[in-house]
Amino acid sequence: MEESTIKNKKNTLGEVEKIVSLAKRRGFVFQSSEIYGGLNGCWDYGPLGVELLRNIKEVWWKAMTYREDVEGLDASILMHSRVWEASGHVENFTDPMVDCKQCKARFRLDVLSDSINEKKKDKAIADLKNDFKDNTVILEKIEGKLKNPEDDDPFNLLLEDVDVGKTLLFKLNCPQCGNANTFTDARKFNLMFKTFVGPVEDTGSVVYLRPETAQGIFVNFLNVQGSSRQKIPFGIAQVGKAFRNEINTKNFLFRTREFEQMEMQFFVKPIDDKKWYEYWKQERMNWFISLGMRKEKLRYHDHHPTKLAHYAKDATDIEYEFPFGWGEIEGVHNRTDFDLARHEEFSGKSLKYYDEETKEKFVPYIIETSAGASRSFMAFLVDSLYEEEVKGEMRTVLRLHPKLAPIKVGIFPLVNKDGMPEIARNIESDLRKHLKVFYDDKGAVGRRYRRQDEAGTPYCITVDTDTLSDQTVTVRDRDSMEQIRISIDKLREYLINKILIS
RNA sequence: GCGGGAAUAGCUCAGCUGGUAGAGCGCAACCUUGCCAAGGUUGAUGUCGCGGGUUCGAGUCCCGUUUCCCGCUCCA
Repeated sequence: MEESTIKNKKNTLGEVEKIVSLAKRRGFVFQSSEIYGGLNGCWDYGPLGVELLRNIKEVWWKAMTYREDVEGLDASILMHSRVWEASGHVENFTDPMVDCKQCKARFRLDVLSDSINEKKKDKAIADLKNDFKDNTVILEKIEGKLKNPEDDDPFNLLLEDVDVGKTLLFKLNCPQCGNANTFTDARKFNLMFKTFVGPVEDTGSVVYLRPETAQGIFVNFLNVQGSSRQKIPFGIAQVGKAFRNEINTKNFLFRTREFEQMEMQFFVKPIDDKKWYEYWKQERMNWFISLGMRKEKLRYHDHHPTKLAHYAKDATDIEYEFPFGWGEIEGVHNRTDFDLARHEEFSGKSLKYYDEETKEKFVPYIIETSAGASRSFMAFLVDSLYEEEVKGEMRTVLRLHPKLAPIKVGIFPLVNKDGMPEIARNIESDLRKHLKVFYDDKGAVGRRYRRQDEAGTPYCITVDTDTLSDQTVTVRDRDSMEQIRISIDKLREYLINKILIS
């Protein structure tokens, strides 16, 4: 019994903890404000992390905008507050919460009923009907929700209803402490971060930190279209930070309050929406696979039609199987004309597109691809981490795609004498102009290889005795650990080909 | 949000029934090196997460708090 407890304690280092530990040890990710005790769910990217993150964004940017039909944009994080009224975020981006005044427990209204048994719910509903027995409109509404719950719990639908929710709530006892009549009114917890513009903190100066980059694209639709002379179908891409005041943060970089998105909004004729939705769905999945992510760890999660967000007609998540389960790393949505139509309505400005060929004027449909840069970062890190046994020793290696690897080439003199360091330094200064390289002459060469393996460096160059006579060096491959000899004057071309073009 | 666990050196952890902090790895310097993390010598680093309390005395006991992990829940 005691033995197993001790064993358990030692083995509690979960997969995520392992990643967090490696991330800190090697300088990928540190906890935010660590010396002050940390700030929940906020993380800083260290020297290797910032390279990996930049590389992910760079590869995405090239894949998405180095094509004829997509333009780039970098819109402001702060936008006119009406933008978020139009988008529906101020109204809908909320989770209703109730507190128990007695025991201080807090519940999400829509999950409260899960902890209440069926008999009590039935009785509460019967009481509720009795309360409204003289009001046929309300009664019909109650019956309607009970009969036609779609795939939600009908009890929840009633709890969230503006007319009867409050009455029903006060018929329930707190699942935590069992007391009756102790709930506060349901309060909406808005996930928007709010701040103020200018010196006066009043309601007129409220602005929000954007919860998604998409709206900056929508409101610039005609600016971009006109200035770039694009014709539909075409897209606008943007990489940037977004902020959501999540109730709980969790799972390292997976759910944080500040995160980075890589979004592209593709504007199409309404009639073509299906075609482009399918196209981008496939295209985005291929992107992850092309960067070496394991296929068996990726899947689509199509959203059930009744579970769609207020703006969407079709939606799928591209999910990665993290140590804690499947999690969304990108969403592909058909947002229809919802956003542009709403911005027309709220701004009073036309956002219609005029099609020269058909002489038609219309509000385009939008196919959105929205990838999490931070989540992708974590997925690439998790996916590339291998711990394998080599000749009885553990080898930790990040099999990152060369385009993503923070350091591209490690450069070593086999020993620190006979002119080897000088040659190695010359190679370093030549390659450094083109690639992120790392020079290391500390310790045994095997150790240096392993250090680079752990950082995900795809190639290591070693200057050895043969170099002195024939001007060749060894190039060692991270994954196979095999070496080939390359002439120093061919090195640059060889490596650039392998790393940037492959 | 609920329940559980954890927090001691850069990392992984030990530290018994309270008595002024340890190991391994890593790191740095020098020597040694001739291709896959174990050569030698020397060295640096801790207000034991933070704040209170009990005590002559707290890493250790108590309370609060912060953060992370696990499970459930949730994820427009």
